[in-house]
Amino acid sequence: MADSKQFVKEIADMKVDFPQWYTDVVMKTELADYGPVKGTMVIRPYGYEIWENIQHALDKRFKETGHKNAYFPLLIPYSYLLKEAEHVEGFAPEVALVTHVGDNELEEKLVVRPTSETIICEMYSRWIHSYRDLPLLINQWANVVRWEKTTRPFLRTSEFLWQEGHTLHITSEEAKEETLKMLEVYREFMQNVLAIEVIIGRKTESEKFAGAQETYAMEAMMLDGKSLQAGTSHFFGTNFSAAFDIKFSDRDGTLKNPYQTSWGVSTRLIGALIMAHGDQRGLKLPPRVAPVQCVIIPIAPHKEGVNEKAAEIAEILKKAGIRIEVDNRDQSPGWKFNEWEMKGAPIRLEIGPRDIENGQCVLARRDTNEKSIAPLENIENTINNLLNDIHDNMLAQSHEFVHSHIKVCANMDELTEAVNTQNFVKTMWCGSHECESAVKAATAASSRVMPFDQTPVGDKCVCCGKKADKVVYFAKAY
RNA sequence: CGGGGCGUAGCGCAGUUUGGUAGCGCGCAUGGUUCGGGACCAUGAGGCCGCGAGUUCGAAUCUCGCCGCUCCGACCA
Repeated sequence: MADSKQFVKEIADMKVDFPQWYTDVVMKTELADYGPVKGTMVIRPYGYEIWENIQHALDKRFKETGHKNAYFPLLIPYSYLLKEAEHVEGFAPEVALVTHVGDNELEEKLVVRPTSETIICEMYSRWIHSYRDLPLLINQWANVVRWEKTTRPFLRTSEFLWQEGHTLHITSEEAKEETLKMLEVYREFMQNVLAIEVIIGRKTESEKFAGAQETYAMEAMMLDGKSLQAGTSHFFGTNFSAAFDIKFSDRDGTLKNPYQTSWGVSTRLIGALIMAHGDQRGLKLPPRVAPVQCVIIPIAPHKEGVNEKAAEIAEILKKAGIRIEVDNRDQSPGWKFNEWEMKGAPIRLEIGPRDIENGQCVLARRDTNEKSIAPLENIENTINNLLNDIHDNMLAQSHEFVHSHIKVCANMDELTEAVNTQNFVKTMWCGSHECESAVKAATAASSRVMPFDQTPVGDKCVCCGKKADKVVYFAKAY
């Protein structure tokens, strides 16, 4: 069991810095543990349930937009990776290679997939013959391996779980539409499921995905003002379909390469919700993915009827589809309160002898710390409404936090000041790679996205001072 | 791969300066009293002091080498 008392005390006094706080929360709330191989992570049941709930919510949205799931191999011939020049350049440094089987060296090296574009394209080239085969809308839930130099649980691990959608389309327009549609699916999911306000837009040339023509992303603001790229959606044009010789006969009888997209989110989302919602007491889980939405804590359970009443309430809530847990462990109530607050359960329901007498229970919400008394009658509706309230409140808080930490800046002094005081910077940029990397070199803040709303906030580049027409966000990033 | 910090019980640490029986708090186990915001009493289990060499009558402590973790940079979902 996590030593929560010590933990809460530490961070209450603390000047423990944010990364350390983050790691402590992950470990002590039993979301994950380090694996024996450096940079790998074991996702523990409590953390995995969050992932399952994320999967479920996303999968539903993918299906609704016409996508089907499939699975492709973990091992990819190295030669596939070489077919798209930018792609191999981007990924080669961090791919794990399989070179031997037993003592025998393989004739062709294999990579453990860092992403599946290449193998999926290889298969697509065999499947696609006619415009009648298009569009092809497929998603894969899988693990991938990228050998990163430094790692942090959920945010960057050598192996991680994700989904990657890979679609083919007849026209460029349709593919671009798909790219933006899936970005919108992600944005809606972030707000309505994870209760996280995100900033969406297009990546600059230097920040885009290796091999993409256009990359769009959603950036989430963490509590320390740093940005986390929470999901991406790419338009590939025909870069890959040409490289992998995917061709179809169009209506006019000519052979064409289809236009392609890919889009993905990963277990990093769990890191995002920890760092976007947490507080000094620990996790604050958004109700729609929380493994335990309502924890039931019997008070004085040795007294007559308490355990029975707790079980009875549990049954009612379960039937109403609420994820509950009755905490029957032999610990003092205060101990359990604190532990479940650390583990982020949105609602705590206390039921004791006094309540039973009065036909009521005590409800405590994690987001505001408020306690209230509720009648046991119709308790399932009360809880459901409260869960929705909590969600709405968390989203409103996230919205408020993000928008109060965006500073419009006109020059480098302002930008540096804003970035160093934990803000996102919204500013004008001339579009040159030189200015972008100059900002990064001077402040450690990188360009995040160019928002869709390009209403100018000035007319001069924040860096070089020349005429500028691009609105862009800069921020330090994870 | 560079720069800092740290490796002693499951967790958090003291002990290292000045070598001399392995310690503390929490957790864990057993029994009892408790239970509405981190309860209490009693008893108990638990250690290759990161690894390997060396110095010494004697090493957690001194010397040399190695390994691991972690934070900060460069690289990245």
